[in-house]
Amino acid sequence: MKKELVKQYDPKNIEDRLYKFWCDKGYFSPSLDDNKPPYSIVIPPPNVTGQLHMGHALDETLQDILIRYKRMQGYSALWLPGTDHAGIATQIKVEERLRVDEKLTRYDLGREKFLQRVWAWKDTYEERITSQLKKLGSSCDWSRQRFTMDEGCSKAVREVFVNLYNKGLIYRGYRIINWCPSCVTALSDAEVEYTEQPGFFWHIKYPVKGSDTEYVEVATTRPETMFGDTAVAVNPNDETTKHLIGKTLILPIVGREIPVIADDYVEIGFGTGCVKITPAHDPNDFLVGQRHNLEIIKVMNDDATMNENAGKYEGMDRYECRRALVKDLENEGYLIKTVPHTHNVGTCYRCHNTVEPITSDQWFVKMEPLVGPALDAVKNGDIVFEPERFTKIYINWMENLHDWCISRQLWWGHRIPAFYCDACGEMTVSKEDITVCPKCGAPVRQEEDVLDTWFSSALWPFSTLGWPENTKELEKWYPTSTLVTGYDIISFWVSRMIFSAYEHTGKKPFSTVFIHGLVRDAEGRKMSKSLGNGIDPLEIIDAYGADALRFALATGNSPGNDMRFSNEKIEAARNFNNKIWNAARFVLMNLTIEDAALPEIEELELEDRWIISRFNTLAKEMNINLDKFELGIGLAKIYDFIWDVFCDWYVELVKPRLVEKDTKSGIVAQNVLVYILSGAMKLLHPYMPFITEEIWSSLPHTGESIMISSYPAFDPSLSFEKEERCMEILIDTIRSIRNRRAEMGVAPSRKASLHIISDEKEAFNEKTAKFFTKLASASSVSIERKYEDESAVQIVNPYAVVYIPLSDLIDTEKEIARLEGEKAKTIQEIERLEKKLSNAGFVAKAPEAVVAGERAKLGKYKEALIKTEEAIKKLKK
RNA sequence: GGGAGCAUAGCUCAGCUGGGAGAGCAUCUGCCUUACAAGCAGAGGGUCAUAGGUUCGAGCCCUAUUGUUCCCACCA
Repeated sequence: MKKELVKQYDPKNIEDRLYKFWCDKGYFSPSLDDNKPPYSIVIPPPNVTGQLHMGHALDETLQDILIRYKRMQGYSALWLPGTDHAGIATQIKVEERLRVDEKLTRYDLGREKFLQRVWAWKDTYEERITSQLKKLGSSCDWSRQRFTMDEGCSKAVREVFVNLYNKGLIYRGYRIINWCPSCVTALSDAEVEYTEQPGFFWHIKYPVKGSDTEYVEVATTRPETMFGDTAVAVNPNDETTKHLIGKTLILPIVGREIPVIADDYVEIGFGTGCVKITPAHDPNDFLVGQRHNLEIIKVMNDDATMNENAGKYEGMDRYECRRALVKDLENEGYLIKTVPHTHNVGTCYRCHNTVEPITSDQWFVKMEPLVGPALDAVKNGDIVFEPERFTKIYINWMENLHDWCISRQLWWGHRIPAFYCDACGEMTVSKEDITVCPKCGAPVRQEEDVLDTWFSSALWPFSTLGWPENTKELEKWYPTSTLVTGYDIISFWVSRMIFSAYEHTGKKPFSTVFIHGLVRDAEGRKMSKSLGNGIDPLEIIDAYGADALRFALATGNSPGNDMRFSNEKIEAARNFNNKIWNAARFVLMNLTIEDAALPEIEELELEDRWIISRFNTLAKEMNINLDKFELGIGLAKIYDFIWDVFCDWYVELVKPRLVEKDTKSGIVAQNVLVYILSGAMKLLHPYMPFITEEIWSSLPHTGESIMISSYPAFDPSLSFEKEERCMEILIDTIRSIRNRRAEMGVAPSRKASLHIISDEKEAFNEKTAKFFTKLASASSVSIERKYEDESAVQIVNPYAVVYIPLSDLIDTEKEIARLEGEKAKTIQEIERLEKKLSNAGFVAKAPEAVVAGERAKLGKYKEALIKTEEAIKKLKK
């Protein structure tokens, strides 16, 4: 960017070039050997299932803001990027592609060939995702990019698995688990989403053996599971059903005999008081079955078709069977009634099909011994959630954990390192692959199942830094500083990282969990494929630039809350880009100096000191808000400063000084313009890296890049309270003049002389008079002791009375009425303040500063009142 | 059933530890003022969901109510 700049900012020519420049310079890769304090973030690894969506864009933007801020503050800031293999999700995608393109299933290809396809898929999408991250401006250290199934992560997974197994914290067992018949795999509890669905209670007769009339009425929402019933339970203390205990029932259709048992699980007074017990297909029934040693009869296959235990229904899909069975029950007189009922149905979080609770041999992590340190860490503040309210969600989840089912019947993932010997029956769990049984020497076969994706993600903060090796990276950047993620994966991921980290590294994985919300569409709906309301971040970047996208995502975003993404926001972002761009154009057009520096304090004029002081305060506020993760507030502050303070006022105020650029005053103004603009660019850089770099580097500067410049901080020597006050008075006065002129419909082109009467000599003097010429349409300005012209427009504020002779426009009657109105308002204010100040409680208990502030306000209003009254008197004369 | 969030201008939302409500967009009125019409200067518009309470003082703290969103929970 040189001095011939286009009027409108065009990010296209700039962003890719700058990103490459930063990369080439190695700014993203912190050194292991410097003495800077560490700051680190590991990216929540996007799934290699597809491309980035708005949610990612938000997550990455927030991380990049933090990492760029810390980098500029002088930290050794590491942002470690990577991707997740996303077992189920990716496998589904590849299988789908296979089915559509080649009409093949994964079984047709076989494990090895299928996995080759998945790896190819992974390469494609990993590449796509990283290029999208780069488009966004993410300052990730690409030299340290990782993948959950790369060599190092795989090694960490094995290490963890074997260690846990050896400690007895991983076991294999026949339990009831959630089974997705569509993905054909077990799921953990966390992977089941419950949705309310309309359904029915079918009330069914189970005849009592040996009686023609006696029967038990059970109600079920899933009648097809009755083939697996091995008992009916009643509460032992329920008088109405007590007589049934010990009797034998005949299962309708099937004809099998089952006992009536007594168990507290049955709630007295709910439903019929009799519960069919299907240990193989219901988690509660499974427990009841264990207590009573009931037989477990599975009635479904892995794909949710009925198996041989379903008799004539064998081979039917579960719902087909349900329909047929209900009909048969009805025909044979077993169906008592059908009651509509909405209930919570568990669905697979990946494919959204209804999951079936099924008993099965699976691998589990024993949770109880692991949660202790993970809970303590959050309770005692070692790990802080931001915002704080999410600690509750975390604690609640951690305190109610069941054992974690970690085996998946998939091919894509970390294959469980357990080896079976068919010869001697030995099972060996090993960090290294083995081919023969260590016990008998016979060949072994490895477990077919792979691990839950989240098992490897749980290790991400340390596996990516080299664990289990004791690497320099771990030493320097672990524990990591901040984890930035959405509230939707606290239980999936955040909690598991925490207990895993304590168990395996003895340390916390991160100090702060910065939680953000979801990005919704303009109507507040979740963005989703089925709704088709997803907005592609790349399209936005293409049309408006990455800075605009980042601005739109960061603005108005408060921690933990959802946000809406709309056209208005992105346009506002674009406009802001343009505003900055034009401010820079203006500064550059007026630049005659080669280098710029902050001038000596004595050389600074009123408005210079004012803007410097304002900037200084802003720097303080930016630091405070970024430290508090209040990124939205920080952005609003820098936005207001650039637009309202710098552009609308300071630039306008110094324009006259730029006419004569080579005067001392002109030179000082240039220096201040550059100082403030490039300082503002620094403050803004974490949010909008590209445009700020482009402008900063076009202005006189020292250093190679704004990225590695230092973030402005508060400097007590640059606070100018007196000048701030003077400028506030001037701005106030200019505003009231403009206001009056607008009210009266005076065209801006019509200049008029201005006569100012004021005791505020610091604010109103020959030097500041020029501001009124420029900003208040004054043809001439005179600061006077008094001014006599009854026909002049009078503008009164607490600091001054301004007369504008516009006799042809003034209607004395109206003017008096207006002033009377103002007077009334002023009196109202005075009364309010006097009442407040005469309140003994207020004066005694309110902080001194507040009381003083109110007193000062009262004084001002009194001044204004006197001036208004005088003005009215004059007019009436 | 348990828990949490939200309710502020026409719309989308800020308002950080209590000291008389702000922004963007939209609306209206003027402006090509030598950086920017994607702009400039003005204006209108709010019983801060409702009812109580604490306090000298409440949008902010407490209680209840209403509406709304979400999370968790094995009630057949």
